[in-house]
Amino acid sequence: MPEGHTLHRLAGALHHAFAGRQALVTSPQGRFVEGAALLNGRVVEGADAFGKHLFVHFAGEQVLNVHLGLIGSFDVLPHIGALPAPVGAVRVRMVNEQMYADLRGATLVQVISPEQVEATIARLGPDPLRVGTPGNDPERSLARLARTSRTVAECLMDQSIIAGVGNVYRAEVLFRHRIDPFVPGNKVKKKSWLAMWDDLVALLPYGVAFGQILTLDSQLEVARDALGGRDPAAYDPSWGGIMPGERGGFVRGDAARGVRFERDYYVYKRDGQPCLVCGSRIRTQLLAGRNLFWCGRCQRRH
DNA sequence: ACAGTATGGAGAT
DNA sequence: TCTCCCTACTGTG
Repeated sequence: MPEGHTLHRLAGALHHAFAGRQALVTSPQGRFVEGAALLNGRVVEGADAFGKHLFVHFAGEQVLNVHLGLIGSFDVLPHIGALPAPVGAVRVRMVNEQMYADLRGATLVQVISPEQVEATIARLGPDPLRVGTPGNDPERSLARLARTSRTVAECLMDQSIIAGVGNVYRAEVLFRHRIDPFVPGNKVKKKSWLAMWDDLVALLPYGVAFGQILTLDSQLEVARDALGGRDPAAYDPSWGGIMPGERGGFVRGDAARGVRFERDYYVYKRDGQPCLVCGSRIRTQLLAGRNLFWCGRCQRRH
């Protein structure tokens, strides 16, 4: 389910499965026939993500740009023997000798130029999963935050302020820092916002490594153990599945192998249930068209 | 069979 | 603030 961690994990999987080799690209569903023709037979140079945008770079300066939206999925799988017939509405299928990838339900699928990639990234705020790369500075988001009276909860979902955060991470990071979701952006303490940024920088790589949103301290402790002290940010997300081996065949490398977590959060979708910290009832309210969840007693900070 | 829901976003009003 | 789009799955009749 697509927040930023999903896209970065997916980029890693696609990169590992397709980079450096020719790919056949089709549109079994028929709604991306022209775009697929532009890419079909080209060598894949690599794949990466910024915020919730996915970019698959093909030779000849052709870039497949995908946004999964609310319901999109992009499965990257091995094919052993015959290629399986497409199931459901497969808008794009990529295939090489060993792997195939099926895209369904995406809100945006287009072929763009490297210049258009830059323009897309320029419209986004800094991405906590891109920390350390040029221009990806939380100070940029802070400048935007200080200029708006919209609630901090809305700001966290505004991709032009901070890129990659969705409804789950938003609710959870606000709770983790005990921030009142309704505080106007311009009333949020700089220290609070930067603490949330730093927390996202630490949290999102666990989401990438495990393919799940992990926000409970108890989960993160188990996750750290599973990685054996390795930095999740240095973790190769492609290890999450079956991938092509060095020369033919497949390998399944996965430090987090077999480690799955119950879907469990501090506040997300827990309306009516007791707060894990203070026991008061978790509340919910529609805010700018999205369900917000928070603890009215714990979250009072600015 | 149909309604409702979902971790998103754009465009109209 | 509303309306629509994208798809799969769940619950209801």
